[in-house]
Amino acid sequence: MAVMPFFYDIIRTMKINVYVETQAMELNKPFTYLCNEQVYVGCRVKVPFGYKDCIGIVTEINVTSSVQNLKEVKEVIDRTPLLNEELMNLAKWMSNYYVAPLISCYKTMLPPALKPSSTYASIVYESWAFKKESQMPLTKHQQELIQSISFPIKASEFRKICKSCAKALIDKGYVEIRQLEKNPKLVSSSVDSQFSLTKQQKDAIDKITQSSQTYFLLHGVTGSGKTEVFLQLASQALQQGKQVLILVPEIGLTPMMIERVSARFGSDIAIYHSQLNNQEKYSQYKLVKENKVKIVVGTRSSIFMPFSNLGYILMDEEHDSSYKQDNSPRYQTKDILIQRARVHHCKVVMASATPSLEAYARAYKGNYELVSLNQRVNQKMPDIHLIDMRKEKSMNGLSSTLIQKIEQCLSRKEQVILLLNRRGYLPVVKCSTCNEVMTCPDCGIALTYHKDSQSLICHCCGRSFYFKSECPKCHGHQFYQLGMGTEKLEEKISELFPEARIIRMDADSTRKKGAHEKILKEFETRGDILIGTQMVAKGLDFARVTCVGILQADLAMVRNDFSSSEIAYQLLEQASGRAGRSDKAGNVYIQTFEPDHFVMKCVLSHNYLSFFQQEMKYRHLGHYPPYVYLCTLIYIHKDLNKAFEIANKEKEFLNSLKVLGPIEIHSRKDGKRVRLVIKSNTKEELNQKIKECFTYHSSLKTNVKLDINMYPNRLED
DNA sequence: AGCACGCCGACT
DNA sequence: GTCGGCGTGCTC
Repeated sequence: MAVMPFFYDIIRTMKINVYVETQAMELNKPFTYLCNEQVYVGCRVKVPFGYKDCIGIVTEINVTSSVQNLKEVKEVIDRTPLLNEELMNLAKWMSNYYVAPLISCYKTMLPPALKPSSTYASIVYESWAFKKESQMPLTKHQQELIQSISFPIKASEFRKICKSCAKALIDKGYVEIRQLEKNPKLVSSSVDSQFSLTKQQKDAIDKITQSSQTYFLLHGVTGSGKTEVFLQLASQALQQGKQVLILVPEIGLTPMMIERVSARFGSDIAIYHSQLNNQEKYSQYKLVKENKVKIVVGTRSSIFMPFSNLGYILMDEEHDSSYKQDNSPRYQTKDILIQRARVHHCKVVMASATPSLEAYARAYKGNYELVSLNQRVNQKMPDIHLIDMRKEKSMNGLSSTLIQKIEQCLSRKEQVILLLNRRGYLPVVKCSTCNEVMTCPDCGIALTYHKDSQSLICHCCGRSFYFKSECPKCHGHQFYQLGMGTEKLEEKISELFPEARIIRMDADSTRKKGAHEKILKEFETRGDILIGTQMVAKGLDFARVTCVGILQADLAMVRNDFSSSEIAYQLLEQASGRAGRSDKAGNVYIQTFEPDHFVMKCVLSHNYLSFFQQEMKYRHLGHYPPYVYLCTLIYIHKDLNKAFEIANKEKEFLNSLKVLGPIEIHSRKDGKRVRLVIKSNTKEELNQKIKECFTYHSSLKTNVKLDINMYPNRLED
């Protein structure tokens, strides 16, 4: 029977629904187009939209529409769906759950190179030379050359080798130049490391594998070997031919984690985090989509990877704030993870030494199964010492006790970590002549002086101003020395310990790509003292660190926010966990003005449960999560009064719920900001009302911008 | 969000 | 007469 030529396959014109990539919230609805090419739900298409062409995502095919004069699709970009059925449904769920435009959900789910706004042009291609058969005659030189080259080879290399005859070989048909996607292989495999398990680790693994529960909270003290439990579970899933997703917080502890995972599983892994460029992200995404890797280690956005058969989702440092996205759609990785686990019927393990109150409350109620590792692998918890700064003779924020302990530690050839959760040199620059405080023109908050870059930087919006040590108001040159940041601490410590090798790690010193790993490597090999912000509190594992000092420990607790105690406890406990991880005993010195604060007392005795119970009482009394569900609405406009006016109208609209505010909060470049906080006893009621409020906001036809944050972890930002 | 359409004031 | 201010409304 004759094979029918392809042009007999008649594709009839059909109507399809498309969500168009656009900024406007009002355009968050499907638009119908005519399409006479083969197209599937989940593909990108180029369509005429108003005055210009836009990229959109196909959400439905074979639809009917009463709209007259439908326009035609200009181009079908993807031959196969970019988002499969699971991910298309997930986007819909997200849009509804977080009250965010659907198109913005599609956008967050895709790697930047594939986002609807960009086209495939943003993917980088490389020219490669391939060998072909041909009958054309060759010179002897050409024949020798073509035999000496191992094809395929990069076109640039080929031209370099062949110089003069490259063109001839191509013209005669022996060599063909083709464009391939640039595909950097990022993961280098190394040797499998030796490992053994403690009794507790074994029990934990057995409990997780044998239980019929889906969700587990692995509460393991710092240094109890949670990572090893993860690796064991991952390897079990791999043996069953399933995929594993290991989620980690923003880059920071990833170099260590990546190293361990790749040492165990070789090149069978994809790595996905924010420091990759678009091309690198795309190639990792493709590895998963084409089912070429079994394990993904990544930060929050890797929860959207196109998995086909997940066996485990393992979430490290479950309490970490980087799991919540801080722009729309403001999703919480844990919410998404639960949706995906349902579809893939896989188990989820969330691990932390300092679980979020919410997660522990769920475990308490039995929604998650609690698995505990309450002993360190080395059996020794670090000793905590509170230094009462009210009694101490302190020299500019450094107590003599701490200085003495650092000295002792260094003399034993051991290492010190100092935590000061404030970067820069001077947090407030105040002229001692006219008392003027330097503030950010956009945010109105005090600017921090950075000595390294000789600039004043706004830690709220990131704006920076060159500072020539002169008051712009009275031209004075004298400034108060109020407080200190990591830069100043570094300076002081190097004066006190001129012999010691001091390394500073904060957002400024780790800006460059790979700087993070470099700093950690340097500290491990020849550093004495590591000074840093909160990033030194998390995940670091150095055997020679026996002394940890925490300066201005009260900083975190004085924030005006329901979650400040929780965050303070997490920071202090995590930082403490960096000390004494190997055979030598660890000591932690915490400088505080409030040694009687319950957070301090719980840290002192490593008693998470006590912290949990006390904090839950406060949350109950104050009607805060996890007892109620929160949503914040932020109104943005150049004119503060207009923002207030709309906020008050919508507060009135939401009067069946408990509404706090409106209050003015830090302004940003795009305008003044006013905030409402909404509380509700059920998620359903809150979601319903916020959706109604959003519709109401649209109907007001105002140019006051509304930013919705469902279930925020904290209020301040 | 853009951008066109449209309806009124001050300008060569 | 016309250039241009930005209020209103639309995008399949």
